[in-house]
Amino acid sequence: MSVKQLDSLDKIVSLSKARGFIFQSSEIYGGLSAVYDYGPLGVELKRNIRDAWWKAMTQTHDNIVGVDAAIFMHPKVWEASGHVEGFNDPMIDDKQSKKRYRADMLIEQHIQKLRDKGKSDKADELQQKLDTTGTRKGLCEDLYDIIMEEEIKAPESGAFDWTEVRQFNLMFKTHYGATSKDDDDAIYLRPETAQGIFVNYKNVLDTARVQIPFGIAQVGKAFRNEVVARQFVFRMREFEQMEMQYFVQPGEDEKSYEEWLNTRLEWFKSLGIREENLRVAPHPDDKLAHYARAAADIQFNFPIGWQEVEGIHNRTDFDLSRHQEYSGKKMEYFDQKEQKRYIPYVVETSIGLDRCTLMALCDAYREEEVDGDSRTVLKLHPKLAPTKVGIFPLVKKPELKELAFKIEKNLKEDFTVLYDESGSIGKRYRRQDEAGTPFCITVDFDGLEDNTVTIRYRDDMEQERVSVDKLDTVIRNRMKSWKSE
RNA sequence: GCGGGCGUAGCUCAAUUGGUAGAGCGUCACCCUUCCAAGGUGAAUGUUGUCGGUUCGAGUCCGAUCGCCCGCUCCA
Repeated sequence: MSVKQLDSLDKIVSLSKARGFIFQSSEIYGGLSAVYDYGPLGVELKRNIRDAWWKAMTQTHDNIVGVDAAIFMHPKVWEASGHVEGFNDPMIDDKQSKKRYRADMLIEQHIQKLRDKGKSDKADELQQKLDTTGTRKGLCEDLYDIIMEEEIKAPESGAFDWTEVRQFNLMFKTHYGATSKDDDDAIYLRPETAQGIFVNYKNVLDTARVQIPFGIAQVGKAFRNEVVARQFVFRMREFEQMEMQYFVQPGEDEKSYEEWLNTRLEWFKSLGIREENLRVAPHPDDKLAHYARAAADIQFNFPIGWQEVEGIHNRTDFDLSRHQEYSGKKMEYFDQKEQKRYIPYVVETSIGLDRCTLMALCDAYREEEVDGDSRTVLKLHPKLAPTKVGIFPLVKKPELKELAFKIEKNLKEDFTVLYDESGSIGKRYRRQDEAGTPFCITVDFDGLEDNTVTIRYRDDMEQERVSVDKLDTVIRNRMKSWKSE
């Protein structure tokens, strides 16, 4: 049997639409860029992943609790977090090479060049100008003026043919209050869920009887006005994060960071993601986010290449210190054991739920040759499968239907099930293969005599004859012992 | 956002120099069918992405706009 591997996202996009996993948002109006909706199967798959994460983080750790913070937050939160500043890149395009640069970086490079040439007076003067951008006409205009005055050329093409400097604010802004019009009432849609945890850190500490080290977990939507949002649900403007912030004593952060990196990697394997498609990629120091001391990606081998699904960050005491500074509220923790007071360090695990869903689909997708026929199958971990059990009468005869209905009624208490009597039996199996349904039960005439049915397994298409009363046990055992291949 | 490519039924694609929009698959209904998609009959589905222009006549030519794909940048 030959198995074809996935070489582009197209097949996943097609399958997602055809089977009802994922649709483009507002499709009947021509679609909305980089926004997607989950259909009947997609919502189940996504929820199963979310539930697995929540269980792994909170239920199996007695020192991790959950919160569900609002998307709207006080605007000061984003000043404190550094997003107002750091998420605000002034960009300029070289019309010749079509390359885009950060305007302030261009000027800094130019200053460095001047220094290398020994023109430090000129360099200092420029640095002074760069430091005071925004005080003359405006941030973009001031940067543009410097580039024009100094005739800074594009690094790659050597051309001096720039567009204007434009600002790419990655945060969505909206107005708070029905009558508000001006920017005084501007409020942001959160660009990450983490801040909802930090601002509730004291509340949790005061109410949940937790002691350091402890964690706070949260699942929720975040919004980023990405310059380039593409590649299906991989990079969306509205997306869902599953984040956990782990608060530790300073000095314990590096050890905790290593532990969480490992714990999180194991979680992916527990979802049945094949090990060869997973890897850890540490961030080089010069590419760290403004809040991080150390960071690593857990990457998955997507058809579009190795890409980040989860980030583990050592955020130090950056966030809590900043919130202490901006809010004027003490963020210190009094450690009874150590008899000392400190602002905890934070290790963050941050995973994209939509990316994770896409990963599950990509990892599970197979096209197999079976006796000259092709079969498309999603070999999802049974616990992630949108439908667990398909139930069919072999043919549309009343006596077979009767037993099938009875089995459906019994199993639907514990599993998501689907009854189907249309088309040939083979066709019904294949339909469920595409949906990733791991088990199909078929009621035949033999079984009416001794109260047995056949159960057919998605992965190898093997069948077993099972007593009707043992069905739930068999399914449960199979789900537990399932391994990816 | 900028540059390039693309846009016809749910999907894959046809449609002669500009001259009546079609097929296969899928979906649905009925029939047939005792275990791996391709048996029979029938049905639904399109302002050819959208808007405008040229023309007697536009899926086809022109313009704008929207969306998708690839690259530049950033991240979950």
